[in-house]
Formats: sequence, C-alpha cells, structure tokens
Amino acid sequence: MDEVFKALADPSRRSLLDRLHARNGQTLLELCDGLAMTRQAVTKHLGILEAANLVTTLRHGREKLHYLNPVPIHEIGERWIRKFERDRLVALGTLKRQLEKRDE
Amino acid sequence: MDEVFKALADPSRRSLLDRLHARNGQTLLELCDGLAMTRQAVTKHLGILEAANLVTTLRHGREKLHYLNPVPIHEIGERWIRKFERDRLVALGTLKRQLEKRDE
DNA sequence: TTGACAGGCAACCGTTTGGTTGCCTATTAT
DNA sequence: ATAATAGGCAACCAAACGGTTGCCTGTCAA
Repeated sequence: MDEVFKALADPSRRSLLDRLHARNGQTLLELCDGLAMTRQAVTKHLGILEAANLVTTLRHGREKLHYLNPVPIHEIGERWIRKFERDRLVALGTLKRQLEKRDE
Repeated sequence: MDEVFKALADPSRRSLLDRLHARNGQTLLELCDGLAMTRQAVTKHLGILEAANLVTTLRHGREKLHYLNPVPIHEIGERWIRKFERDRLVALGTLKRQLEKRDE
C-alpha cells in the first residue's frame, strides 16, 4: 500500500499511468515520446510503478510492452478513500458543534 | 492535486489523518502521543497536510485544534481513481487479446 | 554479418525530505 | 508574579529522490 502511495506521489509517474490508460501496452520508447526527460529516467519511473504493481511488463522480442494494472488504484479507493467518505457529510456540522462545546 | 498526492505519500501523515478520522479536533500534543518522533517533526507533517488542505486548524487559547478535511481525499477518488475503474473490468481481456495479436 | 534499434546498468549529482536539537513566545494556572 | 504548558522557528543532517551521462547487451533488418 505504501509503495502505491509513494509511486502515485510523482506527477511524471501519474502521467505515465494516464498514457497507459489512454493506450495500453506501449513500449518504453513510445512512453518516452514527448516527455522532457531521458529514456533512463522514464525507465526508473516505470520500475517504481512496476514495483508497486501498477504496471505489468512483457518482453516481446527486443521491445518491452507496458500494461496498466488498475487493481492497486482500485484498492486504494476501496480500502482507504472510502473510509473518509462518511466524514465528508458530517464534517462541517461536527466542526461547528465542537467549536460551540469548547467555548462553553 | 499534486500537493495532496505528495502529502498522502508519507505513512506518518496518513496515520495522522487516521487519528483525526478516529477523533477530530485534536491538539498537537494529543496527535504526538505514542508516535516515535519529536513534536517538531509532527508539526512539519501537519504543516504539509494543512498546505494540502487536508487538515484545518483553529487556535483556541494556547492550544491548536486540528480538524480533518476529507474533501481533497474525496476529490482524488472522484477525479482520479474513478477514471481507472472501467479498466479494471476489461484489463485482463484486453491483455489477452493484445498478446494474441502481437504473436500473429 | 554488420548496423541500427530497444532497452539495461551503474555512477554520479543537486535538491528535497524527514527528522533532529536548541531556543523563543504566548497563554494559563498557582 | 512566576512557573508550567502549548506551540513556533530556524539551523542542521543523513538519506532518498529525480534526473543526468556513459557505456554495455540483446535482437532484428539490410
């Protein structure tokens, strides 16, 4: 879980996930295209995404295909974000009430 | 958005959010309790959470109350995670089909 | 078979990060 | 008034991060 959060913390990596979301199964060079960084930097980012299980790779001859794995993202939604959903509704009311209490 | 992702990347900060989720409106010292780091370190973490708008503070005399703001978390769920939901269903099928295509 | 192409590996570098220590200020209780 | 309490601020430090350059390996096409 921590690895996933860390992987998502970098905007370049999120953009790589976006690219794979737009078109799955791209090679390293395809993913490099248009990005303002070297191929080696992209390799590192993809390595981190792979370690977090957000990307799966597959060698096909001399090229490496990259596939998005949306499961960890979904899990963060389910196991982490959902937990805070209820708060959103009561947050303001609670704040107000607690303030009143403190001032008594 | 980037600030929120960065803020969520650290486990100590996520644990602080968890603590506020369990009991809202805690003081700095209350939030420090049981954590294996100095008060000043916690202050820094809370500062980052506040900058990301994940925590709202309120001075009350000499103590500072910290309140969880679940809105940015919710927005990540809505604007970011949701986008990848559809993929989850078709991911495996697509992978299989693309592999077959490549091998032709 | 020899280039060209796709990618891997490792060393290095400046900046950011997460944490510390030390000291200062403001508020409250005795 | 004074001491204790709650927190703020700044300097410093090691480690991690995001990126680079340089070079090497494996695969495909002419």
